[in-house]
Amino acid sequence: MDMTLVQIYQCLCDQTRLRILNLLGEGPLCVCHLQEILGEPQVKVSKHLAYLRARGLAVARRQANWMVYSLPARTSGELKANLACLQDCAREDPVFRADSARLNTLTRRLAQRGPICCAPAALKARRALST
Amino acid sequence: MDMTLVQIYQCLCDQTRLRILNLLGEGPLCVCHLQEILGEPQVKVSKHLAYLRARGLAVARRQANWMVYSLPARTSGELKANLACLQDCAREDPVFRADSARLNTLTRRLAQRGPICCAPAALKARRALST
DNA sequence: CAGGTATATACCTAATTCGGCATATACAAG
DNA sequence: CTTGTATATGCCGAATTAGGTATATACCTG
Repeated sequence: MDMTLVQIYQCLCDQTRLRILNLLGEGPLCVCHLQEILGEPQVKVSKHLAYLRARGLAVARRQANWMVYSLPARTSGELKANLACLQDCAREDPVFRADSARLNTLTRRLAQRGPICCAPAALKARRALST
Repeated sequence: MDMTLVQIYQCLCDQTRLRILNLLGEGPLCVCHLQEILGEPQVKVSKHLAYLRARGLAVARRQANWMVYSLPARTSGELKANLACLQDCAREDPVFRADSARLNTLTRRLAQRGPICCAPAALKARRALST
């Protein structure tokens, strides 16, 4: 619960982690969606999520087969300030903006047939559509 | 001049660099004073300064024997935001507060006999006093 | 020029980090 | 219990990093 400033910055000094945090700032996401939006291999995404989770920058809950990650509900002042700063800066950066745009598309697409993240019903629907 | 967000955070993810940036946030400082305040060996301080300088987070000017480091006059919005955030957070942290306190002491001590950083006159004065 | 002081750099090493491959675990469906 | 899907982890190698020692450079003074 008590992170030093350096530890916060150590979490922020990797591009993939920044992109993940930017996306989680807009709401909870499961790993497969992060993977899809980031265009990065599963193992890479999963490891960075584990890194963030181990340091309290992300929390995970299981939902059936899927792991849904989100930012922790309550965070220290330092962390909150830095995440806010990140969100601000990300708004100006093409990479982060593109990620957010992809997230929006995905969210809208999923809204047509269920909850944002992978309920069993959504799975069947997706399977039916993709074949 | 164009730093990505990650590059900024990479500069911030080392404790010594954070302490240096916190001190430079209060004004220019020469290496020997940084060394004294931080209580770190010369080579360590010097290397981190070189690191920051190479990435545009610090600028150096020579003043006789001494190198005076400071934050760059104009910086990108992202950098400015993050440095401001750092200053805010540092105000709550005992390590950074102690550094700032030592800086204050040093500044007051130097104010009695010249400019903050090591003018030739100050050198002679110091030499005279320390023997 | 010589000697001294302040700072930077070359070089080495230990430690850490990141990414990938392969494999393990957790759950759901049949 | 088997199969398939989603996610996590163990292990490895390449790259980077941080710190130290020794040395170089830059400047001042005499």
